[in-house]
Amino acid sequence: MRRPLPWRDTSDPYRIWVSEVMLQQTRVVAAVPYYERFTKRFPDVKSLAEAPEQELLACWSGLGYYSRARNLHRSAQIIVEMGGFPENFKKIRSLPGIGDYTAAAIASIAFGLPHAALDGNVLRVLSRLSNDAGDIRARETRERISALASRLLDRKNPGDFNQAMMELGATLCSPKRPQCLLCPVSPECEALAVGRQNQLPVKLRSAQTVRLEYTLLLVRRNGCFLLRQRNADSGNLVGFWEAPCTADLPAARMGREVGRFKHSIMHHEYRVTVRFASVVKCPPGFRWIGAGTLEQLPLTTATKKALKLL
DNA sequence: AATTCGGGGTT
DNA sequence: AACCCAGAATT
Repeated sequence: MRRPLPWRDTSDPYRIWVSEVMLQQTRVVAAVPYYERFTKRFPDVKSLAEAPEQELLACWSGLGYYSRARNLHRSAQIIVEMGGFPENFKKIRSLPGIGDYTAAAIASIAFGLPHAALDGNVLRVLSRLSNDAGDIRARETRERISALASRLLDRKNPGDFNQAMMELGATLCSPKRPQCLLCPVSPECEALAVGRQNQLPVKLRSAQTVRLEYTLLLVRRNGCFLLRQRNADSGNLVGFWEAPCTADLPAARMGREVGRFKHSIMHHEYRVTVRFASVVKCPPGFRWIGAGTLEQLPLTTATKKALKLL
C-alpha cells in the first residue's frame, strides 16, 4: 500500500520539510511535480535561503497558499543562522509556516521522534476507528483524537506509523465510500461495527460557493504583454504579476474573445472571459513584459490560464 | 473560535 | 456542485 513518492527516497530533513509544506492542504498528485522542480532548483537550505523571492514564487506559482513559500524562505534563513536544521519538536515547531502537524511529521519522519501527526486523513481514520461523532473542527474533538493518536503511536517507528495512518486515510479510509473490506484494521473499527462509517467524521460549517465573473485583457505589442505587479495594497498575491481586467483599462479598445475558463479560489468560483485589447499608451502601474521572460516571473494562476489559451 | 489563504481533483 | 485535500497564521 506504500506509494512510491519522491520524498520517501530521502532522510534529508530539508527535503522532508519541503514536501510536508507543499502537502499542506494540497493533494499528493498536485505536489509531486512541484517538489521535483523545487528541489532541483533549491537542493538545500542554503540555496533556498539565498534565493531571490521572485524566483521562489515563480517556482511555487500555481500551487497556491503562497504564504507557504514566503515562510519557507524565511525559515530557510533562520535555519542557516541556527547553523543547521533543528532536531527537536519545539525548535522545528517554532519556524514560521510550521504548525503542529508539520512539526510532528518532520520530527517523526526525519528524526524518528515520537510525535503523532494529525492531519485531515488521520482525523478521519481515528474518528471512525473510535466512532467519535464530535465535530472534527472543534478543538475538543481534536484534543480527544490527538490523545488517541499518541496512545496508538508506534514509538519505535513513529515516521512510518504516521505515514501509514495518512496513507490509510488517503487510499482506503476515504471521505466517501470507505473501502472497509480491504482495510487491515476494520476488525478494530468501532464505526464499522455499528455501521456508522459513512456518517463520520462529522464536520460542521462550510461557506457556500459564491459565483462571480470578470474579463481579463491580453494586451500585446511588439512581442510584449501589458502586465502589472500586485503591490502591498492588493491584500493577497502580493508580488505576483497579472494581466489587466476591464476596470483597469477603461480606455482600452476591445478585440476578439480569446476564450473562457473557470477559476476557483476558496469558496469563490470565477468565470473568466479573456479578450484581446489594445491601448494607446501604457497605463500607470503597468509594464510591458517580453513574452520570453514570462516563465521567470510569478504569474497569478488566472493570468497563466489566460496566456495558455493562446 | 472564526476567517482567510489557491487551486484542483473527486464524487 | 459540494466536498476536501499529508494546515497555518491572523483576527
